[in-house]
Amino acid sequence: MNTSSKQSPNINPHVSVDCVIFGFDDDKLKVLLIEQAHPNKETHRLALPGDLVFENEGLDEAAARVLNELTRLKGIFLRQFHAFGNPDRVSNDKDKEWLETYRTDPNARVITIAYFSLVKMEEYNPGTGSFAAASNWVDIHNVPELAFDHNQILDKALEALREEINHNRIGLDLLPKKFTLSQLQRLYEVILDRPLDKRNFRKSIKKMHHIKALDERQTGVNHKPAQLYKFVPVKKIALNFSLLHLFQE
Amino acid sequence: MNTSSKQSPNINPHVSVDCVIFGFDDDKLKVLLIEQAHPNKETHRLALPGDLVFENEGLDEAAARVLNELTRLKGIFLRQFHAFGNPDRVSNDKDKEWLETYRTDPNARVITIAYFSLVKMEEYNPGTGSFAAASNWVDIHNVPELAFDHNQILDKALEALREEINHNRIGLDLLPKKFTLSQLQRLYEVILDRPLDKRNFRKSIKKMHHIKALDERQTGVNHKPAQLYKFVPVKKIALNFSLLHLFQE
DNA sequence: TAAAGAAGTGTATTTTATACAATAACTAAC
DNA sequence: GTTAGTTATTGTATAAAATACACTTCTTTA
Repeated sequence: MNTSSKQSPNINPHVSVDCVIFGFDDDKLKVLLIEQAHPNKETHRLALPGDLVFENEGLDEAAARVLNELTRLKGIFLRQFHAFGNPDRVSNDKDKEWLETYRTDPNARVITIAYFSLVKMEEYNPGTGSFAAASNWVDIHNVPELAFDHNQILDKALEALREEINHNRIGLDLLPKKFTLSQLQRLYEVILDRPLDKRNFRKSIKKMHHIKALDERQTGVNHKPAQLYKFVPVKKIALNFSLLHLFQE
Repeated sequence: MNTSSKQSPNINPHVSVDCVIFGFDDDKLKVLLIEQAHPNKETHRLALPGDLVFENEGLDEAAARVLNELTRLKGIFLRQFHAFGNPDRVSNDKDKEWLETYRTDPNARVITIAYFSLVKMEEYNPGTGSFAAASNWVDIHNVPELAFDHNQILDKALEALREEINHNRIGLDLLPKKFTLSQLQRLYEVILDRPLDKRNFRKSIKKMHHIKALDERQTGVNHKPAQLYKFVPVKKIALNFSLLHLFQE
């Protein structure tokens, strides 16, 4: 195995990043998948956005760059959750075909560092932008067989996401700046994949210092307008470093 | 430690594993550090046991192998907790000197996958065995400046360890097969670094199905002999895969 | 047999989680 | 303008979990 054969010298052929971007659309939890460039139609599959890292960039940095290159998404806080390095994680025939077509060093053993995030779907609609790769939001309950070991990575990401929300380390950027408690509740329900009691939910929200009622109400709805709420940051933290933690206990 | 002096061709120069082995000795929480092979005395430092992975081995596998090679420790369940890939994680002058002396590819950018475990110190006393590298148990409160970014890795490992114990995913192999509740409590106190109430602790132990009282008591102590307890596995899980999970909820 | 030393035990209080249903406010249709 | 439809909003009772707290028991050794 000649390690770094032909690739442009600043790419590390052994380390990649993969991004599991969950999208919330008021109703469903989806995941952002890209269509693999395809040697031929039959082997064409969906995959998580991911790619090799550059030699001179950090992992977090690489994840942000790759995500942006593949989907044009920007400014998303990505959280590393696991490294996948099984030597045969890429040994499926279809995977090999793809590697031989698109990688200068198709036999390099690649380990991948996986990241996840949760974003508001409407704001990042892959259908509207000029995306580098065709990308789609796919319902979490309806994910097909993905390339490489990406199904496994997705499963682990879901676990990590639920752990996050159970620690109330989530909430930013997923709702409009002014949101109703029903919207917030739906967010929790969709992620946890189970119904929550409305009264109990509201009780626990009141304990969170970072969610405050505004003096405004909803408009334009054909029912009783709900009160609007907003998030208030509790600590000043470098925003580019840890957005999710902003609203931590 | 001249283990990694001249690299063999099947080594991946870009990916390493590091192991944070916590040791419990009934009284203190320590971490296992090895003495770096030293180009000269002055730059000699302590480091976590770690090394580059082979091309054909999995990450978990590599961690177990490297740990064994450096410390002769075997059969320890290692849990991956984070990947560290900052491009300058290895840019300190002393680190560079070491790399130039002991690595065939000293300028390779290396990312490391970090693992941790918690073991019973007496059983793994690095002073007694024929260890490949000089290794020492160092009190967690008294760790000096380590090589590379190992202090940072250690900090993160401690976080991960405490999270584990808060989920009761710990307990195996840290105490004698037959242990007293006081011993178990000390284990928790040492890890959490705070005192626990004896009665409340025992109450919560009684709720755990995997800890059972034996018909035996302590002998050879000059005070009231304590009742002995044992762990009972709740699920049958492949032992070599996930020991820590054996006693999970 | 007294002293030392750790083992062992229970209750009251607070906090947190859960279960559960009626009324209020608004719009649209008639 | 009355009614039907739709979602918002609110409290209480119960159960479960976490916390605070102090004395007695058993064994060894002097």
